[in-house]
Amino acid sequence: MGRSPCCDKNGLKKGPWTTEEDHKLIQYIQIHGPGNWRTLPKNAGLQRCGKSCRLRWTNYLRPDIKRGRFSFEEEETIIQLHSVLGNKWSAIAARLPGRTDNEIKNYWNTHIRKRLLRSGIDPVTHSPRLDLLDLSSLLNSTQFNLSSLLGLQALINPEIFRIATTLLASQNESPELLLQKLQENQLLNTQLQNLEGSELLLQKLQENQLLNAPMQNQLQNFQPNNQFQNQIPEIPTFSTPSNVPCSSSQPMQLGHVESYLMNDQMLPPQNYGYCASDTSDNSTFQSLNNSSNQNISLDSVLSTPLSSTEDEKESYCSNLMKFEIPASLNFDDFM
DNA sequence: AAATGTGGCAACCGCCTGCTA
DNA sequence: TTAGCAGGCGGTTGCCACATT
Repeated sequence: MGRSPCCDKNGLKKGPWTTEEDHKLIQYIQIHGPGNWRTLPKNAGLQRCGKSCRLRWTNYLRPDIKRGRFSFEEEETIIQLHSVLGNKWSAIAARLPGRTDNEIKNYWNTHIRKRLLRSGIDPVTHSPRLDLLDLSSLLNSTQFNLSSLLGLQALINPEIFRIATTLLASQNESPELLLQKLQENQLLNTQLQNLEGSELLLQKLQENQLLNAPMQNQLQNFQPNNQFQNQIPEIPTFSTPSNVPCSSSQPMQLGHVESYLMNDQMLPPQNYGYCASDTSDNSTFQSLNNSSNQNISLDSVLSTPLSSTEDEKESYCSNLMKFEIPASLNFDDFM
């Protein structure tokens, strides 16, 4: 029955590899190829488990392995892929030539993850950590016009706002996951049908391919009230690859991401959704002061150009939450 | 200079999937 | 058909080097 055991665990060496062992492994594989890891150690004269040999070869000795620091582009790609694939390190490594899954995993855990946490980004969901938002200080801010907020409260349908928030937070997730979140929030099954202005929202969801066919049928059965149609905030679309000018605001839809992955293409370095450059001149929220641009485009929030210098890289995303709502903001125009 | 803390990374562990006898 | 193994994968550990006190 079955195969014979791959190796006798007794008497096999563990721990760090010596240069002599490395030399034996390299020499054997150069002549015979990796082949059968079970028989390799014995044939190569190594007192190691085949598993250990495979790990040593794939993670360290393989000639095509790229050594040294990760470039900013590589880092961007890792974050981008992680937002889509999660902890599928091998899948991420497959799209980063010369990097191993172990190397990427280590780099994520020791660098990227910590930086995202410092920046108030949840490294699992890739969304801002709302628990870190100090709402009381925001409300007490002298620059925050409370009367405008009170006026806003009368205009915003809270359910629409909740959906927009969910969509924004889930912009990098798969449609299935997003659908699950929406359903968990009971946004679609029980409440959306009675939602004021939800016709436009439905349209936006469809445009972004966020609904599957059964959901679309379900949603098309209700009679929306158009009273608040013009008050729905812009539903975010997906940020564009960096080779597309940000100003064009071409939506990067989930289907595009899937297409990239399905075609086994490497995702292009992309303007990472929740990043704001250190130079706040281009900040979307700052741009609210510009009378010619009073309509907030969430697209532009998501496509703020990335910093590229080493110093800027270190403070990556650090200004994410440091926006101010100008007193002069006209919420009527905003909405 | 020694002790302690921290970060980085190679390697191991254990689980899962698919294959084979 | 099924038990059992190899290979693959993600999570975790432990060692080493460097920084800080």
